[in-house]
Amino acid sequence: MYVTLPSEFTTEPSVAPLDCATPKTTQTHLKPGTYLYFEGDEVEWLYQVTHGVLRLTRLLADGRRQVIAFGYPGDIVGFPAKDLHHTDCEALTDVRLQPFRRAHLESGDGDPALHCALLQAALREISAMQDHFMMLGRKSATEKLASFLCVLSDRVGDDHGAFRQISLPMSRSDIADFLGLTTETVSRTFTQLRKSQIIAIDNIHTIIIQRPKALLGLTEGARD
Amino acid sequence: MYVTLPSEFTTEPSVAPLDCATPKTTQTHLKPGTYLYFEGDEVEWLYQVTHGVLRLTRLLADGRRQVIAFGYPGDIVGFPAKDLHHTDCEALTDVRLQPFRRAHLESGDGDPALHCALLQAALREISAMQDHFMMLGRKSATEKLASFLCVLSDRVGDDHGAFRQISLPMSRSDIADFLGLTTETVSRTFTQLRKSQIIAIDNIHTIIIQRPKALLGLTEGARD
DNA sequence: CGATAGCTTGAGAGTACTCAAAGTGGGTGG
DNA sequence: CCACCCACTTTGAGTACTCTCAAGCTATCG
Repeated sequence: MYVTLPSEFTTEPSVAPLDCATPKTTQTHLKPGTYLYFEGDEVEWLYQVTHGVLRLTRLLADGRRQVIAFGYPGDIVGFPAKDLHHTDCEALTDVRLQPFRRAHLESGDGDPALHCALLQAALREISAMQDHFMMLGRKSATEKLASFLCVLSDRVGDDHGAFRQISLPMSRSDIADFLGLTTETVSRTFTQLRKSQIIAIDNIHTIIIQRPKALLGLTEGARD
Repeated sequence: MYVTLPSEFTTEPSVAPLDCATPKTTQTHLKPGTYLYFEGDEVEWLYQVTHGVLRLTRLLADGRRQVIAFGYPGDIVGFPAKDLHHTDCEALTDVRLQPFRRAHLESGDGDPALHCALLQAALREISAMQDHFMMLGRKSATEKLASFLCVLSDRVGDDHGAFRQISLPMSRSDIADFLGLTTETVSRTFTQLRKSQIIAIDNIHTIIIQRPKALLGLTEGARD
């Protein structure tokens, strides 16, 4: 998931489990902190997240890190390029996955519906990544964090009385590396949103959106 | 093309024309400044660039712009998401294109080889975009411009005596919007590279790489 | 040859970064 | 069960990089 867009996508089409005539492989379970694959591994399976959250990262030689995406239920992870994985993939929570043989992506012979669904997921991925470019290249720290929270709220937020509540299983530095910021800046920006009473921080991993409209306004530069 | 990587990709696999058993549609021509499609248009065709350079852009409500990619010979442009184009696409030079019906991407019924080639192109695209994330999120202005020039040199540079020469059909502000910088910063960074004798600026649209090693070093932070 | 769009350079400002220190919370072991 | 420890987060102060605004420069086109 490229947590980038404001709203419009309230009902994410990707959340539905993929149609699959193929005899089901059993679901895979992952404990927090375990890796599903590493950059450079050969791709044999793709996975649809059914429960929990994954983190996809890439590293630069000097240790700088970019979080490429978070994998939420409905997302497909593990698309190959030249047969290889191009990110590391770690579970942030307990995760359940539905594996699909890579062959189903690359040929429709066995299961045309599944082939098509995986292809569509890849195309959605491209489009979502394009949004994320805009975020990384052109948005301020406040706009980035507001966009991030808005998308999470739409996709995985829960109603909490009049407000909406989001669980953030990732660390501040994961968020920073996703948004192209430092942890300090992420932390300061959270504080600033809290002080403007746009959000409340229930605990480090749970935030409540008190003024969704204001938050949405901040995603594209309102000066609130 | 997501002009991001240092070297390693000297022989780009994507440059070859796609295999295609399908009766060839005639090539399309585009004059500089004309648009191939706009954001929101319905996708009917994909295109492989055979000559020239395209520019893919997205806009934010307030006018901020992100150049998503430049399309160089060998690149496939026009991947749909929800049936629609998600960027504007403009020709920067005279461009020749080989169109492919979108149906060939989404089903292998007519021409399995073409279907497969288009799919592989989409997967390459995902991987290339991931590199670009690293660039936008984690690199300095100098690193960004050095990376940009290195990839162009590898993919479309010409030998020019002992040096390598690159043609830059895009404007400084196109480069800025691609790298997440301002035109002024791009211009200053060019000047700085010129003053360190790493590049020479033959004319605004033609630069010569005098010290490729030094330039490559700058792509990941060498302090030259 | 003048107009204009694009590029470069300069000065100053602002945002996000770096380095540093204090605060918080969860987990482990005594 | 409590205390300590460690990792993570927050806050602070100062810096640096990139941006903004402005002016000059350069090429291209009519």
